[in-house]
Amino acid sequence: MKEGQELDSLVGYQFQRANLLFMAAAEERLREFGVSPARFSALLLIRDNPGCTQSALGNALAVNRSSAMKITNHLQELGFVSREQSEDARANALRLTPMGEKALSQMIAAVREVDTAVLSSLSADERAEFLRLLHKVRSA
Amino acid sequence: MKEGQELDSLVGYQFQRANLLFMAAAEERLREFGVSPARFSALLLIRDNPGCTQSALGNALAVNRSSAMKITNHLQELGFVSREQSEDARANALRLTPMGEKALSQMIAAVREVDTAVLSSLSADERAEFLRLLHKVRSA
DNA sequence: TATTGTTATACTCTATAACTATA
DNA sequence: TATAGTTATAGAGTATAACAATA
Repeated sequence: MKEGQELDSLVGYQFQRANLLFMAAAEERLREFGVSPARFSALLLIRDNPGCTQSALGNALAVNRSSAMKITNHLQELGFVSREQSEDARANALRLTPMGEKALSQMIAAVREVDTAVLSSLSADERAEFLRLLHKVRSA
Repeated sequence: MKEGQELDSLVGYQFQRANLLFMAAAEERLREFGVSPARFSALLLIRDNPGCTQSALGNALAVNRSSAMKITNHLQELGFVSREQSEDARANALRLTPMGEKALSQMIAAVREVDTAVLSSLSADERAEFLRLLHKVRSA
């Protein structure tokens, strides 16, 4: 399928299409761990924010509480995340289990290989610039 | 929620997070037209490939035939796409209707505004470089 | 009152499998 | 036999609304 000139200049469109490449490759590599790219992101956020609540996790993932609930259930069933007592008795404090820490390290290694593969056409400088621009867009 | 250092260097993760910004903004702007960002992409592909089959569309969108069917149904119900006779009697030839052409032009204008908003923190040079790198990644 | 977690329910998107008609 | 479209069905992922416990 052809893409006309106008399409070339639509950044969001090009972005979404490139995202498919990352997602498809990441999904394939993460499958053996039993998690999707989105749940991999959840594990990363929990690791960097030990003791966080489900609501906070949902906020960071741009999903609502009930969806955050399902994600947490799944990761707990896999033995990667534990629900612990919080100071606030209403809330759960989420943490990675030792098994979750170990599995996440392996997932990160796999995902780094995905990055390398998808960005194989970029030079080291281009890759660094690409990452810099991504951060700049996100921090706006 | 905090993001640790390691997360900063995961390109695919940063990419997916930035993609959320585009998607959320595009979804909001496209809602009035009755289409999602994915279906907007379908319209663009049909416009640039008049007479294409549903299977080819599905291929380009990375979904299978039955999903391409639903997308086509939806766009036809909106009056944006027509199924016409193909040389191959098994296949449909997809085309934008005049109404679809007109609506798509308006959608593109809306999506360009999304691009501008999401990339507001980048200079003109940075934006051009960003787009160049996206194309390079996609063409690999 | 407001918030956290929870549950039930529904909607969207997608995939699989089987069928039909053409090639 | 292979392919395009179609249909039915099932599985994720997500949203909404309501409820209980706690703040």
